[in-house]
Amino acid sequence: MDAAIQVFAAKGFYGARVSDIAKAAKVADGTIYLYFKNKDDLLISLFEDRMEGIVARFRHRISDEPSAVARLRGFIDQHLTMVAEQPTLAEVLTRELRQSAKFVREYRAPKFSEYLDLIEEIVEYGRQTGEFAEGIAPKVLKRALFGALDEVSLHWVTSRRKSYTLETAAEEIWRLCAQGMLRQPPRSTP
Amino acid sequence: MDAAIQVFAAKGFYGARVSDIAKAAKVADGTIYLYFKNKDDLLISLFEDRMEGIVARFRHRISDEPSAVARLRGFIDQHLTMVAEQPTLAEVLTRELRQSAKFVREYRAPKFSEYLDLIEEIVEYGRQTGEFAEGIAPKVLKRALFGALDEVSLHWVTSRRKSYTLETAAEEIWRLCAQGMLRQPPRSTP
DNA sequence: CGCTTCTGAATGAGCATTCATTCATACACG
DNA sequence: CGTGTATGAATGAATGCTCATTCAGAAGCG
Repeated sequence: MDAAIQVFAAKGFYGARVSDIAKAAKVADGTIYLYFKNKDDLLISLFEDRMEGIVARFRHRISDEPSAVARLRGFIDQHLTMVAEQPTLAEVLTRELRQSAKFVREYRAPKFSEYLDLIEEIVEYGRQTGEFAEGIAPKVLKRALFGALDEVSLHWVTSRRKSYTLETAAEEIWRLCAQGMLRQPPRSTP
Repeated sequence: MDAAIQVFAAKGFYGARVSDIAKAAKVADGTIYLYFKNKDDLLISLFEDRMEGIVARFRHRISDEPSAVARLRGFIDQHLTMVAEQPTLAEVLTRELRQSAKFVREYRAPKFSEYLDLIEEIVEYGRQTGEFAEGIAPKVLKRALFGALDEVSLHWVTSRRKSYTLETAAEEIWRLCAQGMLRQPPRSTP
């Protein structure tokens, strides 16, 4: 799987030869077929396996935080930390699975839904605690926030010359969630 | 190109056979090669051609608006309107080009950069007029906003049962930009 | 030995691309 | 006009290449 991540990231799923992956794993071509049904299955297994860890790690990180605000901030940080620590994995996860028509169509990606639902849960929780505005639509927001994180991450991972750090990105996205981008009008208390 | 959009949207670039596209266009396989160098070139030409129109339409729409706030709101609406009007095109544009490592790597997608830069321009403008907060980072924000719009759109286009309308999505993303998602503290004037 | 795991050359299906051929239309000429 | 000639767009069967996948045999191992 580690080898596959490297090769998929470098060449994309369709550009990657099974023999490339075998070579990267220092294994014969046929060996791969002892562990995975076929090339598709390799990608899907990979995805399920790694997302499982990510979701678990995330739940653990969040369980401590009492407020929805802290949870949301934690989510953003965690997402970008993961990207920083495993950029190659991040590239494969975001690019190959979310976007390919083929996989989106014939494979529901349950672990990905679970990941998205983490956001939805936080938003719902924030509405209950009164921290978040009442009118907000969690179904849209979870996509919007995920999309923002994902695009920012993908660009950061892909681009040669970084135009921002992931720390800046985290702050900026957090600010967006917290107060939007407008200049703040004066508050009641000085 | 219209035929290619349909087929690419339905099967994805790699799943689409050139003969499928030819059939959809009611043309012989070879005819395609009179107009496009190869299958890659077809996708890229398609992309450039359609993005050109989209960017132009945006510039036109936005040029009227005097305030950065109105421009940003216009951008969001315009993006989602385009998705509503040409969902199949939207699917191909977002999925195929941003996805494949191949195209991202060997083709710079100038029209896409131009599109992203529209956002950056609006943000810069808003900072100048004082409408937007000073500390914001346009390079991050343009990606974040695009990512949010893109993910929301892709899901809307792809999913069978819609969990939100594009109008709701526009409002929600706009609200996010304008004030974030926190409940607003009381303002100075009652 | 007997069982499991691995190997990598051989296979053949799938599909982008080519190109010899067709044919509708434009043009030339008496 | 009517006939002969040129043009080049369109065709689609044939080609050939690229891999995913298989499987007969080798290698480990207790």
